[in-house]
Amino acid sequence: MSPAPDDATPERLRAVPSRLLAGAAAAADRLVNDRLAAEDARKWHFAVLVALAETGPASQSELSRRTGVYRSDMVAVLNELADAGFLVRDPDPVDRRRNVVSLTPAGRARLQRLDALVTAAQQELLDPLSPAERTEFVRLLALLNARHRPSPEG
Amino acid sequence: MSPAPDDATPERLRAVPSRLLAGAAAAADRLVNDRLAAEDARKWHFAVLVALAETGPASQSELSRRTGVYRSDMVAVLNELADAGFLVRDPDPVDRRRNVVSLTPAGRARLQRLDALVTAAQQELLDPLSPAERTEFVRLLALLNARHRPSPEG
DNA sequence: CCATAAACGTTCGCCGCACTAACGAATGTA
DNA sequence: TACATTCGTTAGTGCGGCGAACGTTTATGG
Repeated sequence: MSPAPDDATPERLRAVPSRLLAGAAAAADRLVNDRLAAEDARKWHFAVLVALAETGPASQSELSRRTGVYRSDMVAVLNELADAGFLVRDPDPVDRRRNVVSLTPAGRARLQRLDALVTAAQQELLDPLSPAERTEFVRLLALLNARHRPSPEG
Repeated sequence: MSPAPDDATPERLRAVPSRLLAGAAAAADRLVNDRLAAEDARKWHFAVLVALAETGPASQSELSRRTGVYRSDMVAVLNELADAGFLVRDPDPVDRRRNVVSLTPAGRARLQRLDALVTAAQQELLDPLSPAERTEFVRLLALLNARHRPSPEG
């Protein structure tokens, strides 16, 4: 719910938390995507690269769980990253249903670049807030996520 | 960036504000839409009804500005609301390019029902936060929106 | 007065994201 | 051996955000 909440927006709409949330999320997405577009990347690419760097080679479904990308959408993301030489898919010898996805050196380098872009976007996003406010804001967001996200146990 | 940030998600991803924002926004949207679905409504319907109730009859492009719905998408929303008898479109005699969109009594009644649903969804959304935290959270969100939304003057 | 620009409602279409369904291949379990 | 489950993959749905273009109507300005 997002495009143009300028001054014309009625109070009763402007005060709705879910609308504010949607607006802020849309703005954040824009900041991130615009920056990543300069490197022909999207946020999924970044998420996958981080997940691989953080926890080492993994199967596609594992990456799906770690990043939140649906496994059906993961295919295309991995195709793109593999085509660009940032990772490789090898059949898993111990379970031949699986692919083992591993970062290449080029992939690590790219992660560093994307990380800088994403970090910059976060800073721009939180720029209007004081350091204390940023911390608090992130804390509250984490609380909402913890409560409202579907988790293994519920 | 959202579906399944369970415990498997790497720290480096979980700490990214734009991701937390996207997750919270997705959850909020779900809460709102699920409730509205019980009345066969969607958030746009609610937004348009509020805008009409708040500022009186308006043209479609004005509604577009007030609610944030693109004018190309507004057409379908108004069709649905008009088909259900919640508003009427009349040609504007003073400017024959425009339609004057007005609430019907049924529209006002519907707004009241939807408003209750939306309000309940907001409460469920903010439930994990203390009253003080809710206020602060909304304040910070408003700050971000004010800064990062495209406005007439920029 | 006439040309040109702008706004309005509308249709069509693109893209990204969340999500479901199904299928063959491989694996685990009864 | 039969059955269910997992994995990678393809295809498709629905919604929201967004741009292009078109006919109609109104405003602008030589």
